Amino acid sequence: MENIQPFHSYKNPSLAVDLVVFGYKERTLSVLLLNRKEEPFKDCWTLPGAFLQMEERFRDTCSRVLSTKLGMNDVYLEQLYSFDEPDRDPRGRAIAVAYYALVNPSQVAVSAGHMANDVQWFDIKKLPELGFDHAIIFEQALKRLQAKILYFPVGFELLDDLFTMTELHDLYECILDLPLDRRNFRRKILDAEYIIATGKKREGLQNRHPELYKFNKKLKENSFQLNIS
Amino acid sequence: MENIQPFHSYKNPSLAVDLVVFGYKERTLSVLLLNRKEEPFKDCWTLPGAFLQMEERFRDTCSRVLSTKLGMNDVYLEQLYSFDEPDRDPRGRAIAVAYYALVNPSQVAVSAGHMANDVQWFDIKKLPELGFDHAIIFEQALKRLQAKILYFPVGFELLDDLFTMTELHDLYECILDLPLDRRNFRRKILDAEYIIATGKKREGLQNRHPELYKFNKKLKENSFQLNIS
DNA sequence: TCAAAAGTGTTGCGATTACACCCATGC
DNA sequence: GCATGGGTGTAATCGCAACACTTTTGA
Repeated sequence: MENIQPFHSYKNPSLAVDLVVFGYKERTLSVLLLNRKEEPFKDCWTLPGAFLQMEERFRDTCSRVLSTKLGMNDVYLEQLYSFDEPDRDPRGRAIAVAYYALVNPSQVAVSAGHMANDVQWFDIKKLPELGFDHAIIFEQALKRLQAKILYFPVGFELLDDLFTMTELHDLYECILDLPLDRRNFRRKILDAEYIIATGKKREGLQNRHPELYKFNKKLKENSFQLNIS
Repeated sequence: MENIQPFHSYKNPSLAVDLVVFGYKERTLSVLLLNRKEEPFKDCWTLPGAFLQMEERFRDTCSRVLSTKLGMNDVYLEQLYSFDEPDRDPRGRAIAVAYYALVNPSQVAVSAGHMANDVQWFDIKKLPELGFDHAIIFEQALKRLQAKILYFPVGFELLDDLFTMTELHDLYECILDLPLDRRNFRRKILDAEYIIATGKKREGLQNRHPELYKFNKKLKENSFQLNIS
């Protein structure tokens, strides 16, 4: 290409990525929050995030936050929406591109001890007040996850590689905040071929050993609709 | 608030808005494209867009493009996605926040004569090659529109205030690129109370005068699913 | 009276829901 | 043998798809 002039030094808004990190453990859907040590919103809980560096893609920024600050790698990420209220950050004009992430808390280093009292999982039903416009971002992320799980197998990112049907069922009930018929759920999930029985059983329980399933990674493009019952 | 320091002068990527403007006329869904007069992609067709100005919100930038460049006001706008490939613009790092717009071409000043040969409606089935990553953006916009129209009454933005059932039916067939049963379509649209019969008839036709409908602006929150037949 | 498009109901099928009993295991 | 959760099938209902004839109008 010829005659291409680089951009003039326009003044551009700051560009940040904010992350809604969902985790699921013990029948509870949680979000990871950071307690800020600096103004603005000092001592408030907020979503983790970072400014975009030149040459960095959104996903890279997300990964940087997740691995550097939170010790997580290989995380499911999806872009949510971009937020542009002029006063959303009191320090100046800042655009936020929000992503949500699904992680398995039991495979992740973030514990109550690590990174002190800065970072913590919160049950999504017991969230503290959030700084910036992060409450809005969180609400959108939750709605997106609830919608997505009905037509795309995304919940597996929150579970161990092997899981029982009951664990998957509980996860769906928890995300959708609705009771789902156990038998109908099983049939739909199996019909859609989202998961594969491994033949292995979970052992050491006081009762019948349930089958262990794994996610079917090469699933067909059958447009699946998990209607709630 | 106290002790709040403004942002340092971080170097930030350029931030632009790109617009997929859909119009519907004569049973054809079209997109508005601009023929660039400057490098890069000189003489190529591209989506309209503009750089975000400080203090401007995405929607403001969209409205600025639509009214200034295209003479359109009061347009339906929805944010689509944000694009961040580092080399999507050869002039330098540029983030694009894509929106799509729905307009009624017959109520809009953009004609073949106006703005010369710069700007033109293209049948979405006969698109030229597009500059930048605009083909990808367009594809996403079309998919979003196709999905949205099934659960939200968004098509009315493309029609006149008063329209016949057949016109609405044709619009849906055209957007979805599928034949829809006429009677089932009528029933579903009416059951969902998306539209209201006005009692008026379209006259001057060679055959039976069809009822004119208008969009029901205060529609219930009934979760509607227009299954295709 | 003819052509062209608008208006209108019903039936059959497939999908979904609702629902209860037996099974395996550890204690 | 008992308590606990896992596994399984069917009948009834609902929603959707398929489908054809009559009506209105202008020419």
